[in-house]
Amino acid sequence: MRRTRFDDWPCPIARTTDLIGDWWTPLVMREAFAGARRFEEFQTALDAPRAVLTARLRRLCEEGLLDKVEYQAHPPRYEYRLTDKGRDFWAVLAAMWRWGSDWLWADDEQPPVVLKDRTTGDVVVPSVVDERTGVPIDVREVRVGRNPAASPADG
Amino acid sequence: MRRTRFDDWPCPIARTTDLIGDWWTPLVMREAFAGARRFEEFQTALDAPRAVLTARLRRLCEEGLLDKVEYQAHPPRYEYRLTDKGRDFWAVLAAMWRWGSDWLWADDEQPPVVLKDRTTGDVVVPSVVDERTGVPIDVREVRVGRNPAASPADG
DNA sequence: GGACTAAGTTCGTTTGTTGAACGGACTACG
DNA sequence: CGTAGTCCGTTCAACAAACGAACTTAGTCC
Repeated sequence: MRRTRFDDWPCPIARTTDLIGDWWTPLVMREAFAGARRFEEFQTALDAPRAVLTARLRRLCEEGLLDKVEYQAHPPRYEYRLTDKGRDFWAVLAAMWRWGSDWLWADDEQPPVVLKDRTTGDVVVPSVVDERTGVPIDVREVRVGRNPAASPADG
Repeated sequence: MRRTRFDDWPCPIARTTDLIGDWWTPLVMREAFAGARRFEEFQTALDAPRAVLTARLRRLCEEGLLDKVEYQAHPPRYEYRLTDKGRDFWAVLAAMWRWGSDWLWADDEQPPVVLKDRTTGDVVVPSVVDERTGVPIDVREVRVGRNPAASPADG
């Protein structure tokens, strides 16, 4: 049986899940943000099976989050660079970072790592807010509604 | 071979990936936020294989994102309710919502759904910012650093 | 009694993941 | 020149997970 595909569902969460609801994929992106470019960098950092890593990198290229660029011709060698689409994906990882830091360590422990501003050194704490008001989003105050700008066929 | 576990890695993204880097799991949470409580509600909304849904709900209960509550005794029937931990997870889904809406539709299309404030009806657009400054986080201005508050064993 | 409901479990098949080994095309060293 | 090492994968067999469909259990309704 083939896995159910979500990439054509009319829901942004479903489509995103189709892409990253997968072992390794978010971690591959994490490494890309951490500066990884080459196959071996990803592989040694994650210790992921090479076949799986090959498949994940290919998928991320196909979807346009990474770009496979030849950096030498003989022998042909490629590196994987973040695209704008991939770079924007940082927001999702940052939200995961925040939630994981808040909830996935025991009460008497703390995550060994934090995010810091590269220049000032200040600790950065990701927070998900409403862009217009700047206020954190309360789930109970939000509902899913029709997008008036969408074409009728989609609704 | 068993799947690699990430739940003891010293990285918030890795641990979060272990939980939701999975088919169906983010969608189960989406349905929970949309108001689903009972097994059949999740099942008909998602059309997921029942055995898979059983496993996902059990995992989410074990991890403390959902709470399984008996709502009648004869016959025994249960419903799944969001915990505080689960409710807080909304931030991650909101970030996925935003990124998916921005990047996973063709140029000439738009997602059929948007988030709206339940009382005012205003469109809500999730954005990931630095909690302290309120400014969107620029990946290139951020690095991973040691958490000075963590116990030495973790670092 | 028979149909129906909710919440799963069981089943055989298909697909994906894993670690280890292998490959090809080059470079560096002695 | 021969050997070792690097980089980026592919191939393999074993195993785990996902799939849809059918079945189970414990009750209610007519």
